[in-house]
Parts: sequence; structure tokens; C-alpha cells
Amino acid sequence: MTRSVPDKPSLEGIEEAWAARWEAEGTYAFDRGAERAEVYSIDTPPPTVSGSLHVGHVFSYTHTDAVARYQRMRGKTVFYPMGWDDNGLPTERRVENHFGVRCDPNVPYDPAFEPPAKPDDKRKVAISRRSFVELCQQLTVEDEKVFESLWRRLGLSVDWAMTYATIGETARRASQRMFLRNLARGEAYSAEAPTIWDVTFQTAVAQAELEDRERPGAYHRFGFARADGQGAVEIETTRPELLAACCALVAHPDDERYQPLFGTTVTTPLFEVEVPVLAHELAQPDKGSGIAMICTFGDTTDVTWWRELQLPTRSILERNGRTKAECPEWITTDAGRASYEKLAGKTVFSAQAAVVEQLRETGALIGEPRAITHPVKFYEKGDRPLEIVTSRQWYIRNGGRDADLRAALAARGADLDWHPPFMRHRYESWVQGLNGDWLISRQRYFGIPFPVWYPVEADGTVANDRPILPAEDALPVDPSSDRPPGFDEAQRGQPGGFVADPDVMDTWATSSLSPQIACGWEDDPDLFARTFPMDLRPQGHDIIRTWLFSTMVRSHLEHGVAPWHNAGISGWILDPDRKKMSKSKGNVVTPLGLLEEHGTDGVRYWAASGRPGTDTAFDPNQMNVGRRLAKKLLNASRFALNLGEAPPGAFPSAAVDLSLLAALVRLVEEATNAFESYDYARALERTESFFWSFCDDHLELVKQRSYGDGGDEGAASARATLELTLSVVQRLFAPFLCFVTEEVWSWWQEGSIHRAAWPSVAEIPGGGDPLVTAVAAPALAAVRRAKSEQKRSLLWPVERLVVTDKTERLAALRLAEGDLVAAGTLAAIEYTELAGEGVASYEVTLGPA
RNA sequence: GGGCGUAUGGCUCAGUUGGUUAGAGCGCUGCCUUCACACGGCAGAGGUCACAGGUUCGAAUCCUGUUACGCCCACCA
Repeated sequence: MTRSVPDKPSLEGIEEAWAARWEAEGTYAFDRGAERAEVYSIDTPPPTVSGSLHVGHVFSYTHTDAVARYQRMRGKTVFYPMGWDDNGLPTERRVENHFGVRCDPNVPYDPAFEPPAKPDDKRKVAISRRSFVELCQQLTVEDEKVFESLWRRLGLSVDWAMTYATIGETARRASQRMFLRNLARGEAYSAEAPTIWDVTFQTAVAQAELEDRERPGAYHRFGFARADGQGAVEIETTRPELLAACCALVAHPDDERYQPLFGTTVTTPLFEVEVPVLAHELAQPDKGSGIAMICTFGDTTDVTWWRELQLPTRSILERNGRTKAECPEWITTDAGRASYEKLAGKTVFSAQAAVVEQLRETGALIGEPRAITHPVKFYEKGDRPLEIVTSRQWYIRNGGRDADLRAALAARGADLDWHPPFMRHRYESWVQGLNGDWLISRQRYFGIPFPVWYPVEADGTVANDRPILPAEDALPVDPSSDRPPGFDEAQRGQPGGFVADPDVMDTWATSSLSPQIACGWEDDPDLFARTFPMDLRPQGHDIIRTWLFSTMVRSHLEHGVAPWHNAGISGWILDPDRKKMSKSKGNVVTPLGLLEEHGTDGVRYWAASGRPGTDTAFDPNQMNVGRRLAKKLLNASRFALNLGEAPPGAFPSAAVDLSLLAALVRLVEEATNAFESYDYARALERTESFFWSFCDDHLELVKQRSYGDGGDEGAASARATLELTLSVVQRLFAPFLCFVTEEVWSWWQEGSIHRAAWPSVAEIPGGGDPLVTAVAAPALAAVRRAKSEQKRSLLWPVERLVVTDKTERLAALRLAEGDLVAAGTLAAIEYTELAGEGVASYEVTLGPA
């Protein structure tokens, strides 16, 4: 092919130009005809489109893209779809704020509904569920366009013909189908049980979505009257507002202080309810007074006690986070009922104040509350402490209540190759710490509904234990608008009719099926066979317990295999002050702004420098370094190609050239090995290091010879070597600097570099001695140093260079003499044997001008 | 309480089976308009490799312990 090297090569605009070409030419299109062994399939994390992409996304998606490009160049057909996570609570919140609306399922659907022109945060308009869902769909479509355009600007080699959305039809069908299969096998079940509950969003949440936050609290000490009238049993609690929900006291069975009380009863202060004193190993003698108040429910330990000691349920908290307005039936005395009146219908905070005030007034409170800070459970997206309420929910068995399943899932984790390997511990400790099944139902609106109806009995009660299910081929269904088989719509909500399950699935219940959704499970068995189990799951370490684990659960239960072979875990981006990059700061630094300022290749260079699994500092400086590297590649390529084309049949023969190629062979081996173990950062670092010394030393050494100063044979060798080296280096950089490498490749090669073969050692002539370059480079540096120190230009003539070195090194240096003389503008080189041990030394005598 | 990771010049990091004077980039200083690149190039200064022991002819690298920071899990009356 004829060369077409621009006079003034530039990085300006290459992103748009090449992204358009790649799209037009289908450079990254997936080849559906490829067999499984030829395919490399990637379970791309679907970003949450209701949020904004930030630097962390750019970071980790670049890692995956580098791996994808490497695999493609290795000859694999890369299956690299993109998903959008658009269902669930985050989208609801975005829609509420964006349009100034809120969903109220009681509002009838209005086909003519238009969102308010000006959203009013304080007075959100109540709209029907259907209108709300429509707004969610409308906004996510817009958001997804923005995301896609950024990903294209970042150069992700995704096949954009293969996108999916977690609220899309494919995802809905897969989610419902998998749920039905889980149900049929007994892996999914519904149960009325104590549930961790967010009072703001008024939905249940799962164990995996909890986090601890340090909050101020206080120990309150007060006494329970003993039945024998012999004084009181003192307890300490941080939750006095739950005193009315107390159903027992508990102490450790070996605690001698309380052994006489086991089996007796005591009476709660204020509410005058008689409760038993019981023994349980979970009670800790050294906590508080050693005896605890069990309430339904203050925390998960209460749930355990309640269940194992078979206590009655005495809930006083409603789902909105307020105490019941009516006095509970278990409070029977007039004084007790009067006490309850003072906290009825209050928030937890106010109820606590009301109880403490009464305890103080009646003299029951012993001492003053002692302020502490303690960890309190929060929903990770919430800002009020979680409560525990009893409700009917759907669960999927995940080993939390089944040791065999837990062991099997732990073993699946060991099936994966983790990159980096230590991330496996996160998975293992999570599996070991599971304390209940996976709660998948949410009392929300924008999500995938459970494909379930229930019969309504003649007396109007709902038969939750006899769900009516659709056939698989009817999926997806929306039970709130579709009717169950064998019923008329008129029977909805009627005795003898049916009702829909009102809940939606949590978004993890869908994203846990990303491999099935992306690979066309059941919908496209041919594609599925070519892509599943997938090769790589790339993701952040913060969602090992959610996304990675839940995906493993679904695949294990349905397919009996791990859903991938490799898990590539990315680190986080840290502020320069080593804290996790905050959202506010992350939003100030927009990804698009970075790409525009530093160039995509510059940003990708910074991202790819972050080693797998390692948290990395946000460092615009590194992006500049990357941009400079891209520019250097541009200029060095232009220079080398303009030295002249090697004549046909030319081959490397000069010692300096063969020496360079020996180093190039090592480089190819190292970069390839690094990529094979998912250490893209190492591959980049090695290539960069080679490239700079190639520019600084080799190019300088062979410049004159390439021009033809030393004869045709020398020039042919130099040019052939430069062409080969350039070709290899450009390809080694291609997974990282995807734009500039494509640009320079296009000057002199056919087709996209991203479809070119990854370099192999077989294409590089051997027989060279690495020592030649290794001794010529420091000699040249010594000459440059002398000129620099004597403040002369690098073209200043050198009268004499005396090299003192060991015999074999001098021999190698002689092989580079011609090139060294030309590069250093030397008049003569003298060689002196180095006697005994020691290091090489150089004596440089500059000539007159 | 259990576990994982990190600790190398002012900053960000390499250092893969232990091997000659510990590397790079940024920043700093000096020089060079040099026919690829001045948003460039060349060169210089700068490190008791967290600390204490140990193994070894030899340790940033292996072992033991300690400290600091970060994270995960569990517990949280």
C-alpha cells in the first residue's frame, strides 16, 4: 500500500473521525457464526442510567475495553454488549425530581397527562402508576443516548447493535421466566416474616444493600418489676421507644445473676405488660446490665430471639415509620393505655422522647441516658435508619439458610479466576456471613412485576398460598393490567376473582441475569450456545456481594455452572487526598470534559495505568503524560515512515537492528503474558518503556544510516527494522491508545489496526544480541551528557570518545560503532579494556566548533 | 473480633521466581531552537525501599513480629 503520511500529524478530531469509521465499517461487530471456542464474551456492567457517568466509570470500562481489544487482536470474536440499568428505585427518584411528580397507584390513568412545565420539588404532582412508568421510560431513553455517545467517545469497542435495558422486554421476560423456574423448583418462595424496611421509600430491602453508619444514641436504664415484688430487673436499651413492643427479657443461660429469674415474669414499666424472662446464648453478659429487652423488632438479634424463643409479635411501628395510632391490644391496663396514648402516631424520634419523658416522670428511669455513638443499619441509598416490620415478601434461596447450598455457592466462587486473586476473599466472607435468603420483592412501581396473581376467596381474603402463574410463553406479563388465564378482567379484585401481586422485583433480581439477558437465554438458544458461560465479568469490588454473588446464585440454580470463567475486579478512583472520589467532585470533573481536555487516548492511558483491583488516584497529570505519549507515537511514526520504505525483500541484518529486535521479542512476550493474566497495566507499562528508549536511542542511532549515509544495505536493514518495530509497537499500543494507533496505522497499512493480529514473536527475526543496544545507549547518553554539561548543542562535534569497559561489552559496542559515530557526531572512538571489576566509563572530548 | 490490601525520592507509581551502583513519569534545576516532535528534546539533583528481628554469600523482594492507612465480613441491648 502506498504511504500517506501527513506533514503535520495531529490528534485533533481523531476521536470523532475514527468512531464514525468504526461504526460505518462494523469494526467491532460480533460474528454470530463463530463457535464458542472462538468467542470471548464479556458480561459488561450495565451502568445505572439515572445517575451520571463519572470518572470511575471511565476508569473501569477502559480496563475492560483494553482486554476486549487484546482478545479481538488475538483472533477471538469478541461478544461485547452494553446494557443499561434503567429499572428500579434510582430511576424513580430521578423521574420524581426531573419532572416534579410522584407515583400514587390510587390515581387513575390519564392518557392526556403532561408533566408539570416547571418541576416543584416541594409539591410533587401525584400521578398514576402507568403515567409514572411512562415517564420513567421516556427519560431513560434520553439518558441512554447520552451514555452511548460518551462511551463511543471513550472508544469502547462495544457492538452497539447489541444493547439491552434492564426494564426492556428481553429483561422482563428473562426475569419473570427465571423467577417462575425458581418458584417451580422451590428456590423462590414468599413468606410473611420480619423484614428490613426503609420507612422513607416504604419498601423492603435486602441484606446486601445494608450499610452501617455511626450515629449518636444513648443507653437508657430502667427497671422491670418482678412478679414476686422483690425489686426490679434493670435493663439498658438504646431504643426505649420500643418498650411497648417488648415481649420478653433475655439473659445468657450461664449468667448466675439472672438464673433465678428464668421462667418467671416481669412487668414492663409504663405499659404494664407481663413478659417472661428467658435464656439464650446470644445474650451477652457484659453488654449493658447483661439482660436485654426483646422487642418486635429493634434489630436483627431481636428477630433471632423472637423466632427461636417463639415469642409473640407485638409490632408498634407502621410501615411509614410511625407508631400505631391505636393502642395495641396487649396493653390492657388503664395506666398502660394512657401511656401509649402519649406516643401514638409519632415518629420513632418523637416516640422515644415521649417514652423517656414518661419514664422520667414516673421515676422509672435510672440515672440519665448515657450518650454513645454506635453503628446503625441503613439502606445504602436511604437516609433514615432501617426498621424491621412484618410483611409478606418474595425470597430466593441463596444459602443463607441452607449450609449445603452455601457450600455449593462458595465452591462456585472458587471456580472463577479472580483478577486480582485476593478479591476472592470478599466473595467468600460474604457467602459465609449470609444470614437469610435473598429478599427480591420491592414495594415500588418502576420495576419488573412478579408474574403472579392470587385467587380472592368468597369471603374476600386473598389466597397468598395459591398463586396463579402465567405460562412461560406468555411472558412478559404485567399482572396489574394482564389477567390470569381463565379469568375475566371484570373479576379483578372481586370475591371469587383474582388480584395481582402488587410488588416489583428488586433491580438486582434482574441484573443478576445479565449473562442470560445478554446471551439470549431461551429467546435465542443459538446465541446462548456461542456465548455462555461467559469469559469475563468485569465489575467493581463494592458490588461483589450484590451483583457478582446474585448472578452466581441464579446461574448455579438454573444452569449448574458459574456464569463466567473470569472475574476482573476494578478498583476505585480516589481523590488526590486518598478518599473515595465523592459524587460532588466526580460530577464537577465530567468525563466528557476530561476527554476533550486531555484527549481520549490520554485519559485511557491514565485509566489503563491503574492496576487491576487497585484503587487509583485521580491524576490529570497522567492524562497529559498519555496525551504526550500519543503525540510521540504520531511523530515517531511519521519520522520513521518518512525515512523511506524498505526495498522489497529487505531484512534486518545490522547488529544494532537485530539487537533492537531481540528486545522487541522480549517485549511481545511480556505484554502477551501480562494480558493473558489480565494485567493490562503491565502490558502498557512495558510497551511504553520500550517505545521511549526506541525513540531516544534506537531512532537516534539509526537515523543517519536510514537516510542511506552508510550504503544501501545498511539503509535497507534499518528501514526494515523500523517498519517491523513500528508495526509491532503500534499494535501493542492499540488496546490502550485506540485512536492514535488507528490513525498512524492508517498511513501505511490496510484495514483497522483493531482487526490486525496481535504481534507474535514468530514475525520477528531472532539472532540479535541485546547487548549491542545495551552498550550503545549509555555510550550515546554519555556523549549527550558531555555536550549538555558543556552547554553545547547536541550537534556539536566530538573529537574523541574513550570507552573503558569489559571485553565482551566492548566487542558489542564495536558492532554499533558506525551508528554511534553518526548519532554522536564523533570523530573517533577508542576502546580501553576494563581491568578486573568495575563499571564502564566514558571520556568525551568535544572538538572545536 | 475475623479477613484482605497497601507502605519505595516532594507527588503518582514500576520493581514476577532474592543477584552487580533501587527505576520511570510528574514536579524542581540546568542546557539545547536539533533537519519527527518547543504543548519538544537532552541532562542533573533528589530515596537508611514504614519499623524491628530472622533466613541467606547476598533481601525493597522470603519468614516472624510491630506500626500506620484503606477496605471487606461479623457483632452492635
